[in-house]
Amino acid sequence: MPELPEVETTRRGIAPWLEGRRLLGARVRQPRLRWPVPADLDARVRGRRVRQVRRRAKYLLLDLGNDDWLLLHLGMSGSLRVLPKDSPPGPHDHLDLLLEERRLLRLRDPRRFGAVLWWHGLPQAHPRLRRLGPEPLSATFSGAHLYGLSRARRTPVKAFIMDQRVVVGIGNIYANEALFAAGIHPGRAAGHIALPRYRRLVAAIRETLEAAIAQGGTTLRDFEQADGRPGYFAQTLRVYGRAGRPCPRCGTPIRRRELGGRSAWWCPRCQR
DNA sequence: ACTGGATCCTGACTGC
DNA sequence: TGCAGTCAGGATCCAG
Repeated sequence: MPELPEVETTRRGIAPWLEGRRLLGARVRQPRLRWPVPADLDARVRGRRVRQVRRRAKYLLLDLGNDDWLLLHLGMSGSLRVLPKDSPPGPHDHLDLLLEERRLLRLRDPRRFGAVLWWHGLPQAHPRLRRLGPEPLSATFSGAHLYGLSRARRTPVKAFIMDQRVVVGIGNIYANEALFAAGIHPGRAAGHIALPRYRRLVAAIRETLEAAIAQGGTTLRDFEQADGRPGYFAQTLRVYGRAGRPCPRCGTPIRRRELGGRSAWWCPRCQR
């Protein structure tokens, strides 16, 4: 999926078209996503003004006022684009939100792991958001936080930092890249990493995510920014998807192995 | 509580 | 050209 940098890039791209504007309606072509899209979405959103487009973890939150929220998740293959009102939909264009100024916000999601959820109340009280860990770019995320949560955990550190209850926003690309930047082997038991190394890891996570946001995220195949451009961080990837190719730091061939059901890539010399 | 595995879905790619 | 197998940016649920 879109990980934090791709979701944040999307938020920044769509916000100017939504904030302070009204929604004129919704067209749902395929309601069967991760969870069913509300059947009455069109009636619910029509005429509602979007106060703000926020992001929590990998969720986009449209603040419609009166404690009503529309939550969007892009799953593995989702993207959102702002298009002219009469653009013909493709086979995986499941939802349009009709905007002012003859525009629409279109959700495309070939694998349909994404979600469109309605919520009334505080967003942090939503069942899907309630148990989320800290934002990695916030001050509450620290080496001490990772260290404290990881004691006695035997799970590989890569799976540990991809657990959204530990810290949000990190998926398979940025977990691999941040661990390379920190010099930590992805298979190392989370509970066997000392505090100074977790401090390094936190710095590496922040630097990696911020650099990726600056490049508009990573496009492997599906991801598009709101204006249709790809993200350009793919050319900056140092280990992800690079099995057998030389480590950019020492030249040793990058290795790949399945870890916790996901592919891990690392340099056997630089990462311990 | 923690861990690993299966699961949802479609498309791209590889090898025969 | 076709077909089978593998893999893919996520997150939940279940069994042990």
